[in-house]
Amino acid sequence: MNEKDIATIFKAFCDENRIRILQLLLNGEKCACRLLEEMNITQPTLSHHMKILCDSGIVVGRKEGKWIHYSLSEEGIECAQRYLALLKTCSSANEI
Amino acid sequence: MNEKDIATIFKAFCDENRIRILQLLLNGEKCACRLLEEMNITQPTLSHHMKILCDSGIVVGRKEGKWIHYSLSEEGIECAQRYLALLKTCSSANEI
DNA sequence: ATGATAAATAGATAAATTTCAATGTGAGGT
DNA sequence: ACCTCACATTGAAATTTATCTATTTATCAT
Repeated sequence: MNEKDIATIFKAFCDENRIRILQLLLNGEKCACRLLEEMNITQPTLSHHMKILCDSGIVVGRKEGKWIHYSLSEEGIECAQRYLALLKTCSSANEI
Repeated sequence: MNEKDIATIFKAFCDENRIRILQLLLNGEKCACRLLEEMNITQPTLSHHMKILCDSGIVVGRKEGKWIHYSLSEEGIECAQRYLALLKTCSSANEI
């Protein structure tokens, strides 16, 4: 994984509105229209953020008829966790 | 911790150049001038990125005479890890 | 005191991101 | 076929971020 890929993953977490969206997904799958109700943004803006969240791998969408149900991706989160774990082992190794 | 604080932490990881800097710090403490040698950016640009990295808590600087020695902060990384751990427990709980 | 070096700050510009209004697409329902 | 609803895409404006040059601050050595 190169620098760009890592940055893409973590773009999920570096915007207030996206953190808010993740917060809303903590309680489980939600469709875009439900998310929209609880956020103070327009539908295209939500769509933009959902794209970034899905591109990062942290969120996945499941299409069902007209709706798309979004949820947190365990796999995507684990990928981010692996990077932090690498950083941490090195940081602690260096402190000795 | 509110949405803004979380976003501030993860800003450390959402830029290619900053990931590059973190990569360079994997091998231990380095002063800014050493980092500058290994990156293709100007000194003020590096200074800008170091500020963001320190504000996020992921990196700490230790002043010694004219130099500032930067290193990964175990505490800062753990803070980011705690957030990902929260996301993960929820994502796995929802998959059942 | 002077000069040199490390890093921060100021100010300007370029590039990327966020946001919205308008429009397009696709899936159901009548 | 037509309409409606859920969402994506387009294109433009506003905001933020990244980057540079020039300058300032701070520290050390002579």
